[in-house]
Amino acid sequence: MFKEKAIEALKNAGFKLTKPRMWIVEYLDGNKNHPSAVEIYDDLRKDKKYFSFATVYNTLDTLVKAGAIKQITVDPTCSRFDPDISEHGHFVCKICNKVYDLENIQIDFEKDYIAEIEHIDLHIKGVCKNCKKQ
Amino acid sequence: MFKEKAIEALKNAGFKLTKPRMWIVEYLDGNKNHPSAVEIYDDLRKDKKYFSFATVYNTLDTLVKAGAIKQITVDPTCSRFDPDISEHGHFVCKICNKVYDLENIQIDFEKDYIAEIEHIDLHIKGVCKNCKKQ
DNA sequence: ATTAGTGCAAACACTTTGCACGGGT
DNA sequence: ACCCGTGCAAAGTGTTTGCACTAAT
Repeated sequence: MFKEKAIEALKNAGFKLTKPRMWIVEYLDGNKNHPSAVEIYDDLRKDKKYFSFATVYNTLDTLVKAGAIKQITVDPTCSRFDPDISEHGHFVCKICNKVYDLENIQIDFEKDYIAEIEHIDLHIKGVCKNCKKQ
Repeated sequence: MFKEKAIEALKNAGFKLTKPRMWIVEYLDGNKNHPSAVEIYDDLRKDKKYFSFATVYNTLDTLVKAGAIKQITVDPTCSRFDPDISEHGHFVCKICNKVYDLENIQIDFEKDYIAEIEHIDLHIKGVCKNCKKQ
């Protein structure tokens, strides 16, 4: 389960388990929407969880540093966050802007300049089958 | 040559060949730095080419629409642009922030949700050999 | 008790917009 | 001559910062 692993990761990295952090961790648990900081803030505020914008950004940064989540750059307008830290790709539909996960990717590339790999992300942009129908 | 192809693409799409557009096309010709709009603006201004920010953004948008360049999202802080429209990946060094091209990539993935592919970009983040040395 | 984390509001950086003017076709 | 493209300045977003206060350990 994501929540337990995220809490472990925070503890191991010496971070405290504060309320806003727990709310955000719970929000991200099982979330497949690749939410942005603003979406996380809005949704949790609707849910009567009160905290500031600075806290969302700080917490997301903390979770990335603790290795609990990944920051993805599919969207040119804002950073999005993914609780699924397994190596996988993303497909963005340019009509509906939904971000789909791409599992089971096979990638081969030259490592000429590369000394260390921190994270791999495959970005594909196009039209999803849902939008194509219309 | 990129410049000739870009001019063709602009003409074909019915866009005019204005001075700022030509400066930006020339600036991008052979450029491997994946520059941002701000970098393009600053560099060309240093080179005594006068035009506004709005024009950089408009022109880059126009060039993307004309299919002459690609917008890449490797950098979470800003959009970067690539005159190389061939299918290739990008490696970003988290120390020096340089963006390297990755040629000869082989990718295989499931197309379950995908009806149309517009563009594929492989993003790898890590440490480059140059920075690792130090 | 200690120190990391939070809230707030202002500042920032990148990007977009609206409208009058100027230059390519 | 027409109308797209440009310049300007202002506004819009997403994100970061500094400092006083609060709460987790």
